[in-house]
Amino acid sequence: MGKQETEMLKGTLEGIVLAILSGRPAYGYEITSWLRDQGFSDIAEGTVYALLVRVEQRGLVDVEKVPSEKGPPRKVYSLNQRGTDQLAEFWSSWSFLAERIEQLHREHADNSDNPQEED
Amino acid sequence: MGKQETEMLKGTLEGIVLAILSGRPAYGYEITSWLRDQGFSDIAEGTVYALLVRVEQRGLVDVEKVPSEKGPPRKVYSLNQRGTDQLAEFWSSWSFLAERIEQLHREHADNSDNPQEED
DNA sequence: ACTGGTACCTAGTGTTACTTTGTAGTGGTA
DNA sequence: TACCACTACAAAGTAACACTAGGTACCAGT
Repeated sequence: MGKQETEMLKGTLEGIVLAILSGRPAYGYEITSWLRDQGFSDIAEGTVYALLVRVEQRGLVDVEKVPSEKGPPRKVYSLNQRGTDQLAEFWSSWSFLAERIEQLHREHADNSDNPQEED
Repeated sequence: MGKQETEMLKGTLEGIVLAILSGRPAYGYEITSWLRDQGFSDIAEGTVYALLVRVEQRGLVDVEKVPSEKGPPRKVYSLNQRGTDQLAEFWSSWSFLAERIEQLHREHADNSDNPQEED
């Protein structure tokens, strides 16, 4: 995977995971699989677990241990009120950034090898 | 500014600056001012200069010293071919990420189309 | 001479994603 | 029983990058 995507995930991956959890509770292994399914093919397992530890310590999620037939008990995470607030902040920040970047994209869509002055 | 936006800038700020330079050549102080003008009000000067050093060392920009009447000579940066290629990669990575995040945003604004998979 | 604005530079810090490795439980197979 | 594959989580160390907090240098107005 390019360094580019790696760096871009910083700050957004947490929001992505919170957004997933806002849909329904999930556990680490499941989230990793889902992300890989969605195109984040090279996401590292350790990355997701570390992130879940962070959001748990910051009190954004509630945790429940659920026994599994196929291995050790799962730690099922669900978004609580603080997590929901944090997710709202994430969307706010994201929208701000995305708007400005999309605007740049539109402005410079054509002149990548034929620079022209704009007002 | 929140930690959120700071982390979100990682990996994207470089693309933003390259996009600015694809419009026209510019120098560090000017880029900083422009960014602050565009809503990145708390962007640090040092951040921009460090970024410009990095992209220069990676050969993405050409540099020209231009005397200024009002201070030390300006280092005017312009995007070269490698920078243009890098910018194209940035847009590719950005689009990939933005699409997936926007999809998550839509799904959970709606809350009727959750990812579904159980053991 | 002093202050403020312009313009650039650098060392050190904190956060985060990645890599690697380790720990455990369950079920299947020889 | 012993071993292996898969599931599930955890921790130590690394790299990248935005930020903080300074510094240098040049000029104009007071």
